[in-house]
Amino acid sequence: MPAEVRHTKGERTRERIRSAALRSFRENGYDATTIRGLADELGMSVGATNYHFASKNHLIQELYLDVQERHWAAAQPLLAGATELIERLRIVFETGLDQLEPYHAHAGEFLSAAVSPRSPINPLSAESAEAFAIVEGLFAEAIDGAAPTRLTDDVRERMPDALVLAHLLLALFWVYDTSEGRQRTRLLLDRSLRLLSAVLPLARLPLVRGAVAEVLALVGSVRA
Amino acid sequence: MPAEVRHTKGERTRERIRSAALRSFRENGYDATTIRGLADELGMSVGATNYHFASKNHLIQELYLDVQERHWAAAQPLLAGATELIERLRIVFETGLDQLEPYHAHAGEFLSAAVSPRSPINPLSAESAEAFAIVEGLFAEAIDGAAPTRLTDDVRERMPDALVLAHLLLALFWVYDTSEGRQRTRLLLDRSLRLLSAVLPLARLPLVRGAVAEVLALVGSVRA
DNA sequence: TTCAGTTTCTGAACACGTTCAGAAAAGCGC
DNA sequence: GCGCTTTTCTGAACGTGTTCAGAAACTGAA
Repeated sequence: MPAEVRHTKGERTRERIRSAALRSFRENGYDATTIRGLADELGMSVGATNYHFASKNHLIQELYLDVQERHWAAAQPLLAGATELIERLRIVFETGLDQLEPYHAHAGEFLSAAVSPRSPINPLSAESAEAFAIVEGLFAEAIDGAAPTRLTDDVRERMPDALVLAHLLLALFWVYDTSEGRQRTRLLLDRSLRLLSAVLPLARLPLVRGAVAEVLALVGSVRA
Repeated sequence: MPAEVRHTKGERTRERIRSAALRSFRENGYDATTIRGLADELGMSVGATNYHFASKNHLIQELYLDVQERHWAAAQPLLAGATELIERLRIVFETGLDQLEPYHAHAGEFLSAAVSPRSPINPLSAESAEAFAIVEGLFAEAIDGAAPTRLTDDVRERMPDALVLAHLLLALFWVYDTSEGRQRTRLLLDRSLRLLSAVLPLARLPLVRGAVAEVLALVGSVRA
């Protein structure tokens, strides 16, 4: 029995289902990945998969977590070599898009499955908190490790949360992006960062600052 | 035979299905509205509904259009009494949210059905162009009818498209809003408008203006 | 080894949206 | 009215995710 095999039989079966599902999601998308197909391939009954994963949606949550972990791993080394805030944000956004790319052909199917507030795999749900925290940590790190900026504290501390949501919105745009190689999403990211860098200093203006902080706080409250 | 009845038998049946579906969507939501249930209620076979509406999703498109038409009707009289740009925008946004309110209990189900780029009822699809145009027209009217503002033309002409998308995002926030009576969404709208009015004059600054126009154009391109 | 308790798995059953060959009804020129 | 075409409808069949009573396999203490 190989060393990496888990303790109980259940854990081993769970892992077999998980990896077969992840592979099939990548190759065939969400709709064409069927519980019966997975069960056949693994030589087990349909009920067995439902014993280990309460629903098909729960299986995507594994995929979701996998993507966030790859995102973290891809961003880390690049962050080490950048000091300017906007550049650091760019790294986090771009490595995030990179991880999504293999799934673009079936992105709509995944989005549809993920988007319902009652779905366990909606990115804002309590059950996705772990995956959300990974990306939030990345953005927090991008901000904290940047050369001193003129951000006021009330804006600064609310940014990571808002940036994760911005990243989700960018992903939403990406899902609908029909341009070759999703260039349009990349372009939107670039231009938005340019706009942000032009506008960020203005966030210190008396009339603007309070309004920005308030909107950021409200936007972040969507996870409650 | 009453005068309002349509010409052909098909048109009459189609209308019967449509109105039964809209009522059931409102009362029971998307998931609990079943084709078989509608067919039973109307005393016809399951195949008959599929003859008139290619899929269950096509039935929601009727709901979607209905909501936009109510939105238009609710906004028109109020717009007549407001001159300032931000106030006019507020009217359009708020009357839009008003129309959604009856569906909040089942909003996640509808969102999930509507969100896939391949779904005929995704709000950006060609098949939803009619409904999209209604709201876009409202925003265009809100801008055109406002007291003279200091907007540059390149920004001004791209705003209606971008505002419809902003409205869709506000609706997205609304779907996830768990606060009593969706106060948080209303608050976010109010604060965002406040921020917009503080920031809009800045869109004339040389460094900012070009960036804003570019981002607006890119965001609008999502419908392509 | 035995055996009770727990974990894991089976497979039939259910309701769902969708499809489609063919039946029924409607429409229409004569 | 008749006959023919087009429109409208039927209902069984298919594949789907999910459920669940009960069978099987495993685990650990006696």
